Amino acid sequence: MQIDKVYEPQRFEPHWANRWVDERLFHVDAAPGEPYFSLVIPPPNVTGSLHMGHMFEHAIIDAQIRWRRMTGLRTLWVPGTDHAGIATELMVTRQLEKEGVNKRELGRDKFIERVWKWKEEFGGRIVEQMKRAGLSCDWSRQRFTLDAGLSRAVREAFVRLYEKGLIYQADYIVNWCPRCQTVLSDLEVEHEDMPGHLWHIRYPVEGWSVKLVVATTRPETMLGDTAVAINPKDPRAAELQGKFARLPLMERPIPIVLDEMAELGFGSGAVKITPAHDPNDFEAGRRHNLPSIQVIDEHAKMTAAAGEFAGLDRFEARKRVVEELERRGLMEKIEPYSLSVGKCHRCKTIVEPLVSKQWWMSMKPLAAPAIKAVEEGRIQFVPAHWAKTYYEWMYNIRDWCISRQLWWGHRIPVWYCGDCKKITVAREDPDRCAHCGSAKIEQERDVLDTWFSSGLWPFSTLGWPDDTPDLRSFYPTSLLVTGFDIIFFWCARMIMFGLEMMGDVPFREVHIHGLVRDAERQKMSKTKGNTIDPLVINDKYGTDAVRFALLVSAAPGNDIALSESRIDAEKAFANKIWNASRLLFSKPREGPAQSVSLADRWIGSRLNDCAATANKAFEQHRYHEAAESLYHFWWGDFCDWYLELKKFESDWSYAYIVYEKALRLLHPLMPFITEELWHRLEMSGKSIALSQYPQFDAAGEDREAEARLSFVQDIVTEARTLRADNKIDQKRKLDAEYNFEIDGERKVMIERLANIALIYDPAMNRRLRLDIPVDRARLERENKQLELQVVALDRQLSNPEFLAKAPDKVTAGMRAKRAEYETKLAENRAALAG
RNA sequence: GGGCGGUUAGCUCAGCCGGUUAGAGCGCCUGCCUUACAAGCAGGAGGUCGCAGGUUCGAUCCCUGCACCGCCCACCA
Repeated sequence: MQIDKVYEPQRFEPHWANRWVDERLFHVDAAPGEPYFSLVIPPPNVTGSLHMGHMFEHAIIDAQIRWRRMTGLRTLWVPGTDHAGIATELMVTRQLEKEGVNKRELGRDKFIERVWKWKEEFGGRIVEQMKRAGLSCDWSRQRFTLDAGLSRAVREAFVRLYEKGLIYQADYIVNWCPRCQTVLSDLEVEHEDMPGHLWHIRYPVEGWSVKLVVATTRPETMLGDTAVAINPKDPRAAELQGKFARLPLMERPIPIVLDEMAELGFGSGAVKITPAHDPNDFEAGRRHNLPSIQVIDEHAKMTAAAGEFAGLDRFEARKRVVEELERRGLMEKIEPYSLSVGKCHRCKTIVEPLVSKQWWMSMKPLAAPAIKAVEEGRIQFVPAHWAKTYYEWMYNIRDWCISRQLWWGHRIPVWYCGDCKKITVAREDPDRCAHCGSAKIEQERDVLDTWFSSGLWPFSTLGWPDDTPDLRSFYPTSLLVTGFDIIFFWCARMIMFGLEMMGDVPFREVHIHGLVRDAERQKMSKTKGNTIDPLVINDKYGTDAVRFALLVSAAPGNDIALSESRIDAEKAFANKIWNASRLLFSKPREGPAQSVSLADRWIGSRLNDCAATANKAFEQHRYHEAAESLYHFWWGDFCDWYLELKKFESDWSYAYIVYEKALRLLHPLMPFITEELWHRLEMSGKSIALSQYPQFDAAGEDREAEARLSFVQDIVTEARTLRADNKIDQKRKLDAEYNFEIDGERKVMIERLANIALIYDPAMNRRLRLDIPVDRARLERENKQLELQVVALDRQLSNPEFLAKAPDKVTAGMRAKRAEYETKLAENRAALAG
C-alpha cells in the first residue's frame, strides 16, 4: 500500500467531498414503519456565507448522523436554507442603494426578481460550503423556505389556523422599524440600556392653582398626550378627579384619570398618557376610552398632529419641545436617567411604537399542548435545564404578530374585496370574492414573518401537506440541534406547529449547543475582527482538524473557546494517525503465523473499551468525551505503546484488523482522513461511512492482557524515569525498556546498566530496585507521608459506621492501598537501613 | 424586578449517580533529529477545586448563605 510522506488534507478532502455528493452516498429511500434516525438542518440564512457557529453546529450534527448511520439505522439529514425575510431584504436594499436604485421606484416584482438572483448566488455559495465540509446530507432532498412545496405548506397552515379562529387581524400597538419600514415581533426587538433623561414637565390644571408635574423620557410624545394619570391612592386624587389638564404647547384640554399605572412615589406621581406611542399608554388608553393621536409617522417624523413641530425628525422634535417648554418655564427639572431602548435586531435603528393594523396569531391555545409535550418528556432538552427557559417563555407567551411590511417572503393568502369589503382566505389564488363573487379582489400586500415558514420546516420539508412516504418514514424527526438564541424564535414555534398540524412533536430531542468564541472568550463578530473564517481555516489545517477541535471542546451546552493553537493540535493528531498508517503500511498485512500476541490481545481490549465509551458518548451528545476517548486510544494506546511493542514482533496481521476498526471508530469525528486511509487499505465497500460502527463486545474484554500489559508499562515507565532522573544517555537503551519478555514465563527481569539495576520479583511484591546511592532525605520525607496515609486509612477502616455504609469495593480498595503503603514503607526502611 | 449558567493548573476547559493519588490540550522546564511522525519521542514542574457554613464514614460534586463574572426575559413613566 502506498501512502504519501506528508499529511496534506487539502489533497484528498475536496476529492471525497465531491465523491460523496456525486455518488449520492447519503441518499436514503423512504420506508414507512422502519426504524430510522432523521434530522432537518436549521436552515442557514441565505444572507451571506457560513461562519464558525454554523461549522460547529454542522460538526455536531454530522458526527451524530454519521454515527447513527453506522449503527445501521435508516438515517436522513435534510439540508436547506432559509429566505430570512428582513435580513435578506435589508441586504439587497442596501446593495441597490449603492447602485443608486431605490427599492420603491424599482417596484415589487423587479425587486423580488433581484432578491432571487441574490439568493441563487449566496444560497449557492452556502450550499457549496456545506458540501465541501463533507456534511452527510441527502442532497436530493434539499429545500428552501420559499420554494413551491413550502409555499403550499405555508398556505395550508395559514388557512387552517385562520379557519380555527387562531389567526386574526387587529389594530394594536406594535414595534415599528422606521428604517426597515416594517413591524417587528417582540422577539425581533433588542433592548439596550442607554443614558437618557427624565424630564419633569409642568401641566397646568384647569381650575387648580398648582401645576401638575409629569415625568417622561420622551418629551416629544407629549404632543400626542390624551390624558394624565395619577394613582387612585394619591392624596390629590379626590381633588383632581374629573378635572382637565391643559396640554402645554398644544393647548388642548386632556382629562385627568385615576390609574394604577401611576406608581406612588415614582417621579412626581403623575404619568402622561400617549396611547399612540407607548405600549403601556396604549393599554391605559383602552381602559379609559381615550382617543389616540399619532404624532410620529412611520418614518419617525412628526405628523401634522404635532402642530408647529410637524415634519421634524423625532429626535430633533425632542430637542425643540424641550427648548420650548424651558422657554415657557414649564420645565420643572431634568434628571439623568438610564433607560432601556428597543432597537431593530437587524439594522439597530431605534424602534418606534406605533398603532397599526396587523395580522396576529393566538398563541395560548397552541402553547398549552406544547408545554405538555415537554413536561411529559415527549421532547427532551439536552442539557435538561433549557426546558426551564422554554417553560418560562411559554407560560408568559403573547400573541404573535405575523405580518411584515416586506416584499421578500410568503405573501399572506388573504384577498380583500373591493366591493363587499370582506376578506377571502384561500389555499389557491382565488379569482373572485368568496362572499359576493366580485372579481375586484386584491391580495394582502404584507408577507409573513420568516419564522412562520421556518416553524413548519420539520414536516414541510418532508412533503406536508401531502401524506408522503417521506413524511410517514421520517416524522417525527429524531433530533434538533440548535443554539439557545432561537429557542423561542424557532424551536418553540416548531413544537407548536408540529403538534397543531401533524398531531405529533416535530422532534424527540433538542440539543442546545453553545457559542463559538475566540481564544479570549469574546464573542466572534465582524466588527471586532476576531472571526475565524471557516473557509480559510479549513484550507489551512484541514476540515478534519477544525471539526475535531470544535467537537473535543463541545461539552454539552457550553460555549467553546476556539483558538488556532487548538486546531493546530488536532492537525497534529491527524498527522499522527497518518504517520502511524505509514508505519503499518510498510509491514506485511498477512502474517506467517496469524498469531495473536499479548500486545494484540491488549490493544483489542483497549479498542473494545474505546468503542463502549464512544457509543455511549454519541448517544448522550457528549462529543467531547467521544473525541477525547478516541484521541487517547489512537495516540496513547495505539501509537505510543502498541506500535512500539509490535516493532519487536513479526506478525502484523492483527494490527491491520485493529487499525481498520479504529478508523471506523474515528470516522464520525474525522470523516475525511478515515475515508482516505480506509480506501488505501483497499477495503471492499463504497465508503467507510457505510460500514458498521464498532460496538462494545463483552467477549472482547481481556482483563488479563490489560493487567499484564499494564505491568509492562509500569516497568518501562519506571525505567525511563530512572534514566531521565539519573541523566543516563538517551542513546543507551535500557534493556529493561525494550528487551524483557512480556509473554513468556520469565518472572524476574534483570538489566544492569551503569549503577542501575531493575528487578522484578513477584515474590517480593516490588517492581524496581535502584542500586544507586540512596537519597536519605527523600526517602525519609516519603516515609513520613506514607505513615500519615496509613494512619488515616486505619482510622477509617476501624470505624464501624464507615464499614457498615461503605461499599465493599471501596473498603477493599482501601485495604489494598494500605498494604501497598506498608510495602513501600518497608522497602524504604530497608533501603535507609542500608 | 424575575430566571438561568459559571467560578478547577499560567491560558482554554473536562471531571457522567458523592468514593483510591482531581485530568486534557496549549504553554513552561530537562534530555533526545531513535529510518512512521521534531506537526515527533521520553521525563518533569505546576491546583488550599471562588469564600463561609452545613449534611455525610467521606464533598470539586449535595444543601444554605455570600462575593464576583456572563446570559436571557420583563410595559416600569
